[in-house]
Amino acid sequence: MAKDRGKERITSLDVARQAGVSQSAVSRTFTPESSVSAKTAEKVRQAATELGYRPNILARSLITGKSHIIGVLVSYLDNFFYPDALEKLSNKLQSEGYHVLIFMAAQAKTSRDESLQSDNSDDAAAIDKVVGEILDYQVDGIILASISLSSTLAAQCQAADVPVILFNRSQSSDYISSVTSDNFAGGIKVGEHLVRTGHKRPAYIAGLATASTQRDREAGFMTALVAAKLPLYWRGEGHYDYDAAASAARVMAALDPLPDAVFVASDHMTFAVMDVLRYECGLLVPDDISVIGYDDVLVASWPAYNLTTVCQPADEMVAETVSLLLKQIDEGQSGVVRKAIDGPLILRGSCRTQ
Amino acid sequence: MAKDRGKERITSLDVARQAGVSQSAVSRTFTPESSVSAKTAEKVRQAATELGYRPNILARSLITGKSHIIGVLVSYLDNFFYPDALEKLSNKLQSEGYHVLIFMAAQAKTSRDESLQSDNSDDAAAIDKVVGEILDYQVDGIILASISLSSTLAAQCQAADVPVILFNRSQSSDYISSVTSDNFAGGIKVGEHLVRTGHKRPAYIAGLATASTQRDREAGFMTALVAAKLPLYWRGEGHYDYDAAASAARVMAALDPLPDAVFVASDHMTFAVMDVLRYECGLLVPDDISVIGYDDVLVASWPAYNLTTVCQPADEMVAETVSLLLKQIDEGQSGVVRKAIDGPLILRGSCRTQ
DNA sequence: CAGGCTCATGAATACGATTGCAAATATGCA
DNA sequence: TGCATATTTGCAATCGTATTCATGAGCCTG
Repeated sequence: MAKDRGKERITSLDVARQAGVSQSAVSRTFTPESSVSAKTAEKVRQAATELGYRPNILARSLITGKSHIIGVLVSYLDNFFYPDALEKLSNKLQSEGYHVLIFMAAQAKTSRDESLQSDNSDDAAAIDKVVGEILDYQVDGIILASISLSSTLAAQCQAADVPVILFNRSQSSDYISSVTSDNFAGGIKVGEHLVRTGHKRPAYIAGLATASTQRDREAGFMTALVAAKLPLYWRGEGHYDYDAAASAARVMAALDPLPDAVFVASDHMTFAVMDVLRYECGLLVPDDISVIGYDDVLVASWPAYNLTTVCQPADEMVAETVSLLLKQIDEGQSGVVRKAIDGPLILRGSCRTQ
Repeated sequence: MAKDRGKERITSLDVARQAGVSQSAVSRTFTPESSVSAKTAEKVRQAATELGYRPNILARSLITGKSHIIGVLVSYLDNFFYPDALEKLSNKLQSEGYHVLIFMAAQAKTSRDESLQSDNSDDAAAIDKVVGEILDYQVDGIILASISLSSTLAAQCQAADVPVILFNRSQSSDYISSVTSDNFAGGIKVGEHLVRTGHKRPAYIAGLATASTQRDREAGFMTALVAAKLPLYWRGEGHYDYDAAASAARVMAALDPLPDAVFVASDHMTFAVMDVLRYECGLLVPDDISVIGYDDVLVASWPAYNLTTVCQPADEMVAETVSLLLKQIDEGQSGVVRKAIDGPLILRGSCRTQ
């Protein structure tokens, strides 16, 4: 009755003995599509619950070569888009029978702050190290959220035959599949909207220079402006960071004349920009200046910001990412796919409409 | 040269052959505190990098009985406290050589909405199911964030000899360790502050009724009010949900006279309350009504809300959780520990100070 | 009822590592 | 140099499960 030590693991062999069958029978009972008679399956199941037996997934993985684990590497979670995406990713994968082993790229906050301005070469080294750790766990696939991969690591994943998908970032240099929103198209939408609504002095606050999302959004935006022969009035950099964006906003607010509109490359930065404009400079949005963001995170819809922004359809992006990943897992690396999902411009109150 | 199929896994045996040593030598090279001569270790390491070998952690876990995986179960991530805590947890565990297998309790958003009002018995069943899945992965420990555990499952974890720690929730009925902020003390601080600053008609908007954090915060708050012989003017329920809190705020705003202060059981709900008060009712905070929240999430410090709130020290809570968990892993279940970490009341602009 | 067939069963092996044990080699000291 | 001791090294067993293979039982059909 007294359990001396909780050390006693219950194995399939224990269940087999209890049920009076072979260990194979136990295994088959817990393996779908295996041939077991209903009778023995019942005996086994009963013995299993009596003993509190649960199959050891690690041992199973060793044999089958499939761990049903997906490694997810995220650089940071303070941009609200990522917790949301992570939650959806996890749920989706969970419902497909996979599970998420999560890794953070930025070990310490400081390292990220430092890397804002740097060429993040040591950042890249850190990421390579972490991806190595992920591979050690024999994951069936890897999802990198807003992170790029060195060519050598990409090759290594290829060699290990584990598919990699970039989420919300793309990489043209190497042959890695990616799922993003259509950032170029989104940028165009913003530019065209500002033109259409008669803005004359558009400004832009950029995200992290190394990020494909930043480049594409800006490129789209500029394309629309150029098409309308409207010059960019001012450009600042916010590195996808709240504080950096606030600094940029302060510089911008000192301009005379003030820009009459600013497109900020992410909602998260946009909150900083609006906070500075309103509470430090006493400006009104959109009366004094129109503001448009990108992502459509939940907070953007809150009345405090009521932000006009481009929607990144997280649900579709996640669905696409998961289906693409599972396809590559099942059928092997089937060429690189770059999916860009279109999202609408959500009109709210932060941008005047005429 | 041409790799027919990427199927070829590289094992320690391959490395052994390449290096001209035994397979054991390879293993020892990658096992700290093993006795290998520097010379062979070097040969092995070289062969390993040549072949691109990485030890299979799953196989290792099978033998050692330690997976170095911690299962983390989170109910939802839309309250910003949790992404932050999760990031810190993951980083901390990563630095200790562990990794996080993440699980979501709420499969679909809808199920959560439904469960707001329900006795969440099917919610509990879902959680039990997920905890079962976690156990299947032979995790070394489990962290439950804002989730409670059925007694049967608690017993099952005990039996499986895997330590469980409740993060930001406690459970007196069963013998499970927990780490929370000192919610009772926090509630008292809020109550005393409102009394001290001369508020006369305090209101309270409660969180999820089943949550220990809700109960403790309210109990502390009421204790302070009772001590000052100040009756609670009004009480509403927000279930830790933005929309529900907004509804409660609408009811509250219709009161005549209006409460002169409201304590909201979480920052996340407080944002909803402030949005309703300001943008639907045209009220001023704190001129018309003081507002105090709980958690001190990042957004609370943004000028748009500038929220007076009780700080939940996430860093300390995480540090305590991890050290407690690792201790229980190393030394076996060493009795139940319930840690409540004190956090200060952060004075900002949402509550008048005289 | 015999023969052929399907289907369930158990024995044995494999997955990729760790580790106790014993043999082999290196080291220390007189 | 010789012997005792310390350190490496390889062999083999092991972790818990999946899976092949051969065998036996059961079923149907003519």
